[in-house]
Amino acid sequence: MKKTIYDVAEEANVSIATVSKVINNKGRISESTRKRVLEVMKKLDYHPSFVASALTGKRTETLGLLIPDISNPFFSEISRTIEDRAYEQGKSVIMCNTDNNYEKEAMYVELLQRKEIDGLIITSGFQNKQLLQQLIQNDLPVVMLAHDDPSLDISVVSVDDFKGGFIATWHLLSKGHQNIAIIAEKVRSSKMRIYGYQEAHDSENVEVNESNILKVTASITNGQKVTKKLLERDTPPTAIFACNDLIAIGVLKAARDKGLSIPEDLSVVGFDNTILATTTVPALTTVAQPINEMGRKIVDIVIQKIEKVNEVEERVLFLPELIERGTTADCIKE
Amino acid sequence: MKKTIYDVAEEANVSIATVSKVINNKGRISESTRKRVLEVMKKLDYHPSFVASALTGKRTETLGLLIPDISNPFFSEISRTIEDRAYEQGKSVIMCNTDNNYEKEAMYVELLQRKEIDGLIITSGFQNKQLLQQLIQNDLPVVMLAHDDPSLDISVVSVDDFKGGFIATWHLLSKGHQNIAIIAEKVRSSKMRIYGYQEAHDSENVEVNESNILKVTASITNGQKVTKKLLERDTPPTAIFACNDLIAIGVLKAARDKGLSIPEDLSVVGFDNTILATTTVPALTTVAQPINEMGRKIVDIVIQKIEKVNEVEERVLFLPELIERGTTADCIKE
DNA sequence: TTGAAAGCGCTAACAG
DNA sequence: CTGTTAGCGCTTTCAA
Repeated sequence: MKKTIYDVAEEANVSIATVSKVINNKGRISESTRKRVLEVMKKLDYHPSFVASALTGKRTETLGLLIPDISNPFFSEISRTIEDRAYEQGKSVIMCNTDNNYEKEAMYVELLQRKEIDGLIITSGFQNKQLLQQLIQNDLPVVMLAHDDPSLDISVVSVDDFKGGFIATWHLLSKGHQNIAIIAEKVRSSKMRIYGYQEAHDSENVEVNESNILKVTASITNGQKVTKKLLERDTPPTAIFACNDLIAIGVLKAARDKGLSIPEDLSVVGFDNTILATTTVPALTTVAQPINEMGRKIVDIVIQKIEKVNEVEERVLFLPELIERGTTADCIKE
Repeated sequence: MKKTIYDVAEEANVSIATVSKVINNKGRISESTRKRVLEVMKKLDYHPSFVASALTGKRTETLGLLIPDISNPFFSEISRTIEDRAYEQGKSVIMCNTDNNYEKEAMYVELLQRKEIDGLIITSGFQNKQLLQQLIQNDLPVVMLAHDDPSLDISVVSVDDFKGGFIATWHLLSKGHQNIAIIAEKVRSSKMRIYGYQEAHDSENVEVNESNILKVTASITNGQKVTKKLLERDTPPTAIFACNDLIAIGVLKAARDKGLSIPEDLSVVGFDNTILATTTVPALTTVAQPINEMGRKIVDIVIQKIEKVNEVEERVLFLPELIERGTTADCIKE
């Protein structure tokens, strides 16, 4: 049988209240009985149940993590840093893959609440805004990662997408490209990257061709498909800014299918700097998000909210950084 | 305040026992009161607490998942299918990254037990065997994925590593390669792949050169390093079988550094068929594990053990499949 | 410094 | 068909 606090109390000749106090380092206990209790705990291989203690009003010490898809390298990389930080802080994390699906989001949120998680981290493209409002009313600490929606009154950490879009585009412009396509995702963060793309054009006095702005659901295949079409145009772009590495790889594939050589015939910039950016040939020039810092930060923020040490909503934007590798070169058109 | 079963009982003018029964579809309840209770539950937005019900001896409906590193594509892909299946079966999964670290494994295992998980899935290279024995004695359902250790008396699902090693090597041999290096991981599954590698040589009557068998910790960098050395030999191998895609990519990089062209100068086979195998140029010939089936199966097995419908330990081996892409070609040496 | 006792939200006999 | 009641393992007053 699993040992309980009663077993320990009995064996140590104290009350369960005393045992509880030594477990939690609370109240005043004489050094001798504390030692004795500790010994008995070890001897009996006793481990206090979180379930029982949670029922008495304490925390469950577990966090919910809602992500679209852990098999996407960006999310798996960020999940790793989140779990690491949570572990450091003594919390476990329950992983939930939502596929950005409305119903799944709702199901998970209910499940997690029934599990009485201490806090919830939501990553990227969460669909069900109404649900979000409800959560906040229910007083569950909720924070968002990589999903900077100004209409929401929630703490968020994200990369500065506007700036990211700007530096990626500006990098291309500075290499002489004038006909630059952008393939964005259908999520909010991409919107900001598009604004950045436009801003870069403005700052260099280059006209933006609206037909150069495409939106797809992020995947290699979709990147490949759109690019195929782009390259069939009469005046195809000489550079493409893909709003994430997955799409960028699709771009690379389409270019290769067409027999173009990279970067000579087409420059490509990705976004996220996932492991994928390092495995292509040539390696992908991309915009890096400081994944580790972001993951740690978001965990620290939920925990602060859980512990109510900081109840004001904050919005922290990390600086993106251009990692220049092999897929961008000077424009040789004309 | 969060609603409890008492609130529902009161509002519906029944006892909490009745409410409990409708929640769990147990006992005999008249259709009319069942309906009324259900309505009140909805009206009050009541959701039964898992922590309270777990305390009464029911399950927590959560599984622990111990993996080395979720940011490794193989593990993130398999985690995805595990979580999906668990979700279908009404269970959540707590993700734990151990880095195959002895102490971390121990910490997580204790944590998970205190959280009273229903079952535990352990993936790949678990170090702490003693701990494992203890878990089993504690009567916690434990199963293993991709870690087929005959000395352990635990259910396991895995790919047939021996066969995987065999088909990869045989593929190379059949293309005329005689000097084939294998870069394996320092884990048990790789051992079986090495045996398969040897068996393939035997079956083709090709002598195995022991110095062609290398072992590293899996990473792109390590793959690259070992390959560099390999290629500096007087008679470098004409083909390399890397025991996972990460290492294979390292091989590709080293070859490129050396100015070799793939597959003309060097054939490469990977293992796992992760997303990484599809992003290289040329795409990687690799051995596929049926990740989806494996993930589903392992979840089904733990659940069977949890529900005690099947207490005998099973060992299911899935068939690997060679996916021929662009990194292997006929040997042109001599 | 220690312990008795109430209670967290729910389940499971057992009675009625 | 429905309700009473005794826990589950732990925390937390409050007394002693």
